[in-house]
Amino acid sequence: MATVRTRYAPSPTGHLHIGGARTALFSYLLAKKHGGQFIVRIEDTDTERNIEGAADKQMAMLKWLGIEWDESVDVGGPYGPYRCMERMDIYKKYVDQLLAEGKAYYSYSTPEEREKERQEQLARGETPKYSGWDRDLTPEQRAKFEAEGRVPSVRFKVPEGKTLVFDDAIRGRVVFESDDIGDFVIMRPDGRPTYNFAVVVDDALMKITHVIRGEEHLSNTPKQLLIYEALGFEVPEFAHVPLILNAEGKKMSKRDETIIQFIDQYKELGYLPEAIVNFIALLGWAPEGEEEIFSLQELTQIFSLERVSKAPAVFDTGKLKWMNGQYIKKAPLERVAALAFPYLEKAGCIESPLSPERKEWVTRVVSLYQEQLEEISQIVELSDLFFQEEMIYSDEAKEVLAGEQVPGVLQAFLKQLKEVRELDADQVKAMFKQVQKETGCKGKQLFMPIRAAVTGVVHGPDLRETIALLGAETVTARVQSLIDNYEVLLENKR
RNA sequence: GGCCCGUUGGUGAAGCGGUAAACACACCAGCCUUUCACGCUGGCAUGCAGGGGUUCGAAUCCCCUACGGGUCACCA
Repeated sequence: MATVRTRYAPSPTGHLHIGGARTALFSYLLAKKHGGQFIVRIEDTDTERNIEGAADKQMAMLKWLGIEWDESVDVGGPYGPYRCMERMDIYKKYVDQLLAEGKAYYSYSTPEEREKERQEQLARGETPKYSGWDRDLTPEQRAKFEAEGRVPSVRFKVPEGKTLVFDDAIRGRVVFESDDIGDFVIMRPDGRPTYNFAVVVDDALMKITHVIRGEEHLSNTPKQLLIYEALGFEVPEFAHVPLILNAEGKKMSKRDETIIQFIDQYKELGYLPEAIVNFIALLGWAPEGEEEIFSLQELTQIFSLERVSKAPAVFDTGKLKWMNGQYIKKAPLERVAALAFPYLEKAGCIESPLSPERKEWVTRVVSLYQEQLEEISQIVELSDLFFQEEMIYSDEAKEVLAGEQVPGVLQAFLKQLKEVRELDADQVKAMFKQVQKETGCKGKQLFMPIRAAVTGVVHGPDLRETIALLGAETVTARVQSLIDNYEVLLENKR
């Protein structure tokens, strides 16, 4: 087989979408698996919808995910330019060729005329399809239209009675009839090509061997097949990947509010790129064994189109979260902490340039929660007992604090606190022992009141670590304050 | 509506003519733990959309029906 060359061809009309990212990933994986090249080409022919900077942002997100390209607008390559709007002369050349060969024609219909035709067909119960009434205009007729000021587009002459067949790498043999396809526009009046034309010319010229794209393009394929043939280009292999559905089983629409679907948003929530890559690889594709945690590197080894499903994939956010948690657990603490800082900062928990000591302290706080984080942003809520100024006691905590033995325990603990200056986990342990000895309380009777008094809640990470990190001053203040306000706080609990 | 595509437990998802129909998420229970979380162990569901075929044998092949989806643009 010739070198495998694949491409991802986004239009710069928005953010990088989950579906787009997956298509890009599959394309990347296939190319890399076979030692080939992955190309990113920008389909910017819809100039009305293009958004300034969107292409750059999408590419930045791809890079963030670890999907790197061999050829594109930024790094160049032997088959550039890689932005459609910079390839105008190329399209023109091929359109002219088709025109000269009688395989395409200037079409003078107006939008109003087309709409009227469409309505009439619909009224007759027919499938709307361009009639091709202006296929064979005489030079006089054309001159007349030109004189009226009509600027023609160029349409492709779809041959009659032709069966179009191709073997999709995922869906197998797919058959269409040319009679179901009307003459379609390949070049707009202003010279910009349409997608179905540009994509063929570009893929052929860029020597793309495998076209991987979403299933919504399946029915575009026969049109493209026609163009490949008319231009004498070699037809690449096609692979139409299944759609991605939301939890309701509907296609993810860009306006769908029920699901987060742009890569940027996941990045902002504190998802790790490895987790996203791993997860979207599993959208429509399944590995052979039972393992399902894979690095990008591993994926390039084991990915194959044969194992891509035909059925639509449902985007299961719960599983994504779980997977992200898996990666957070495995990540080095420093990395998790570095990712957590911005969230804590935004929440007002920490100041901006962190002093080295403070940074170390916050890192230790993060370490207490690393194993249970599924989204880095959760750190704010989880760790708030470390940053809270005023204590708020949960109902459960109040109940614990209402216990008979509590005042004694707290007094004993406070006494211990006054004797130390620096706290570490071992020391806290020793203090607990001492309190136990003095009060005779142990186990939950001992630990729960202290936890409740110090953190305000009855659940949380290791108590010794928590107290050590909180520091003697804060812990003392909290316990003292609780003792001072004990009756008020618990009046409705007794 | 025409043309295409799909349909496996609560969810995701293996399976490609002969399995007790994987596995994962979720959930439940036990263990671990001063609590929570993590982790481990076990359980769970009683699922191959329905109906016809083909076959000794069908989730796997064929047909029909139902349901879901995609597409029919001077958008990609």
